[in-house]
Amino acid sequence: MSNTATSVRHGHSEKRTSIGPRRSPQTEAAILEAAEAILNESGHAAFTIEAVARRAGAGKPTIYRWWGSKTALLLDVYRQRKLEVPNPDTGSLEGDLVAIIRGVYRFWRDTPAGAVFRSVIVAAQSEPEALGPLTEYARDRRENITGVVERARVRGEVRDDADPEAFADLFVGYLWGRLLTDRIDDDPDEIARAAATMMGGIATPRMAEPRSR
Amino acid sequence: MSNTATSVRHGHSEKRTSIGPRRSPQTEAAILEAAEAILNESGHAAFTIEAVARRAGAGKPTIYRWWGSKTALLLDVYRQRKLEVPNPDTGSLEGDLVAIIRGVYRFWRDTPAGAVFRSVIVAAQSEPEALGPLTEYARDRRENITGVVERARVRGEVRDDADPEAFADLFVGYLWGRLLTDRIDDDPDEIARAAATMMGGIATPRMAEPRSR
DNA sequence: TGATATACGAAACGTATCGTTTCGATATAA
DNA sequence: TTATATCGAAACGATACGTTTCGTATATCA
Repeated sequence: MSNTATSVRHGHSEKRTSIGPRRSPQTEAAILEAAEAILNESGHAAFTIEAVARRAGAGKPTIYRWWGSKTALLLDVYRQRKLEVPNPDTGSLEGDLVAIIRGVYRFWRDTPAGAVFRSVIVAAQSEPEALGPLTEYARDRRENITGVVERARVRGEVRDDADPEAFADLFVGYLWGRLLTDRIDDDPDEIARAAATMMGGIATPRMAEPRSR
Repeated sequence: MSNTATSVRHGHSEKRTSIGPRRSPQTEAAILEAAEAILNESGHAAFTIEAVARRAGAGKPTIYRWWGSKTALLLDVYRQRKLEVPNPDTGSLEGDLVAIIRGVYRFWRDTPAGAVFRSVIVAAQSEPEALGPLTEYARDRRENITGVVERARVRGEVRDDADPEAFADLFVGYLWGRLLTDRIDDDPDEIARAAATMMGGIATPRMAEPRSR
């Protein structure tokens, strides 16, 4: 009734030790797993090297040997997660945007990715070492969005004078703001309104420049 | 040539002590000033109670007596700064947006406000105590923007089916993303493109619903 | 088979900050 | 004059930092 949680080590219960003069994949996996779990369950403030070592059943020197710093470990955890972003093709740009927003929210909610990413943003505000990877990731995300926009452009959905880069910057900033203020519920109505606003803006259409077609 | 910086206490050089059985305004000001200066000069990681006490020439118990926690002190510093946001009326909505963006960037760059606000965002990711004030502030900023939009609506600049709330959420998220990725230079061209994208979106205008007028 | 090299986890180190407590000095208010 | 509440200084135990030392384990190579 109360002896299970404390006696069983999280995840793996085998005691590890050296497997010879080379890096142990089990130890590496256990450390990454423990780091991610701590970030996910207890947040950035609880993410200490001591806590990771305790939970992983590892020694602190082992962590410092392979990662060098807490930020390096965080960034490594982050790299394992950041690729699983959705990129559907619904046939319409607005549909794609809605699907992306909902997919990202779900990804952030249902996996440790949200907690990990928030920690990376936090780290980047203090550690220059983390700002580079963060801006690099932001650029990747924007390029992903500009790709979706270009795909829609050939379908005639995008205005000729549209600026996909500015649009992508707007889009990604919006998602981050939602994450950082803890507003990533799946509210289809709100998401639809956000996507519609991104698509059409708010200005009264000017019937000026006539377009080809 | 090298004796000025170390001998003179930052800002005020008078030694303070008790002024009787009531709170000392000088001590309060010195602590707030020291906290803001540390955030501005050395960032969130260097913002420790010990460092603030040292720089302010104050005792740690004095800080804990009046603020209770590091987060409380941070939020108090933040409250002193957050009101100085610009809200111009340029006559056009797009002009207002450009002016607001440039004004906020300048405010974040040229005062400690940017560093302080980044710290609040960071704190909100760990301390539930800070998430409330942050979301409250975000709501205030959005209401400010919806006000600007409503002002433009009566001038006929805004579509009838526009969603000012969604627009404001988009706008504020964009600014935060720029701050957190350290991209708040005054680049008039980029800012103009961002504002134009917010105004008109990117979609090909649909000539559907005929509008009044 | 045996020596070498390297990884592993455990333990302890000195340093720094945490939040708290104790203390003597100060100055207003009763 | 006396009571009261503030002030800064100093020290406390606790925690995490990054590092070092140590004994154990196991491939690789002579």
